[in-house]
Amino acid sequence: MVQILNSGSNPTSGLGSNRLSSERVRRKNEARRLEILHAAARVFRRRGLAAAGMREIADEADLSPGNLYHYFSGKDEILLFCQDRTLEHMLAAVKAACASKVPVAEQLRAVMSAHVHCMLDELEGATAHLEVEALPEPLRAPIIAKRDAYERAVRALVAQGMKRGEFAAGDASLVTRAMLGAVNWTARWYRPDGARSVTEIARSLSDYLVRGLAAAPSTRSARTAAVSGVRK
Amino acid sequence: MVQILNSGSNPTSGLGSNRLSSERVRRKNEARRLEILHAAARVFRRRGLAAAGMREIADEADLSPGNLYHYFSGKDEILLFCQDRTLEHMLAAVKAACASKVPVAEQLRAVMSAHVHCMLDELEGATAHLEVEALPEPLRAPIIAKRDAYERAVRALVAQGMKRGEFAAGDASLVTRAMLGAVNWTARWYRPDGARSVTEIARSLSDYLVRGLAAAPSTRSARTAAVSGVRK
DNA sequence: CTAAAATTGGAACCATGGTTCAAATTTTGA
DNA sequence: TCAAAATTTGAACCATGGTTCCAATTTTAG
Repeated sequence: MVQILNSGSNPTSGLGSNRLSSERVRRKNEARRLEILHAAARVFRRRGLAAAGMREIADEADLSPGNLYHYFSGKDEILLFCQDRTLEHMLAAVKAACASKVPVAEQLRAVMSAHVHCMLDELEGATAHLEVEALPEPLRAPIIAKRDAYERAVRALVAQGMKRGEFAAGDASLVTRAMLGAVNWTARWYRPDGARSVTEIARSLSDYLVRGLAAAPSTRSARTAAVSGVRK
Repeated sequence: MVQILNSGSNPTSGLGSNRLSSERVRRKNEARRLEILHAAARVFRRRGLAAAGMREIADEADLSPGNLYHYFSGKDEILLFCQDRTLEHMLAAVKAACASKVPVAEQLRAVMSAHVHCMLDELEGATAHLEVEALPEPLRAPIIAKRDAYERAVRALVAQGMKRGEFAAGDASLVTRAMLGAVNWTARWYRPDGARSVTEIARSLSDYLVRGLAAAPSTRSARTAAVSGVRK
């Protein structure tokens, strides 16, 4: 299901050039906006955030550069929406997982899997998710907050599993970041024409990441630090 | 040990404005260049690659903007050297690890640990390592090649462990990327004033990542795909 | 049908930031 | 000490790309 643009806790409520007009035109306007967002997402994906120009986004959306500003106040706002949508999806996923009654390991796998899908499936401009610093100060704060909420939720899952003894004890915070790093990184190397499907990747990856949490006692021998004697 | 700038298989050999002059001045020149690189690395770290301007880099290195171009042909070259140095270190680490006679798991931990140090320790501008696309086409190729060589080396280690039965069988390529994603991601969240030291982070992280490779039979139950029913 | 509102196009504006330039200063080598 | 080479500076140049403007066109509403 494609969620409506101005739903939930969207960070910016008043924007663009929308007067309260006929419901008919508002619908059309909203739809056009979504199209533009998808076009922008596509450009972000293939060009990278920085290299994606407004002119190219406009072109991709079959719009004149000037007209683009009729729908969005600027590049920042487009980016904001892309990131917000992605985070919204991820938050929904973690919420859904927590609500289920399966073991924590299973929940975590579900979350990681959803995260991967979020990053790689066509629809979204999830590449933008990786570059939070691109947003100007004022817009950044709400996105950061939302991202932190997501990370906190995942970390809570990890911690819960540790507490229950389902996972080995450890630094939940660190492990969470490791997991998120691994899944976020997929956007960097995934190519649609690759050998593995998104679903396969999601499955294998979440399997691996959760496996590392296993409660089995770590049988690490004395660490030979000498091996990595590369640094000065 | 700090390796000399123009050593090994550096991608660009003729650059800047270096005539063959007195050995004395050549030394000084080289030293100054390293200082500049470190200054640039610092700016990259705190501003992010895109936001780091030549003027700021020059200022950080106590140089005038114009003078900066006496040492480097441009921003691209600075970036190139930063990335090259980082990769050079990582390659050395993986080489050293492979040469040791410890179990593959131990080798991998050493590599991952070195990688983390490379990303987080002061000296390097490793943040730049994350944004390969920032380089213009001609300069990018050799860096990509080097990065791929590194990834290939790590993958070989993973595959070797799997073949020997030390690790569970699986997609070595995928797992490798997951591991690299996790360690690369550290540059995003690490803060020098955090609770954990770089060494601790390196240790915990590499422990976790290698643990997920364990040969223990995966006891995954039938996957309840319904849990992640967030996507359309 | 017609006037107002919404939409559209594309040229022009302008801030940012990488880069160049020519002259001033310092260092080098004899 | 002196001339040539190297270094340094800060202003100016210029390409890029986000943004603004306004006139032309289409759509809406009475």
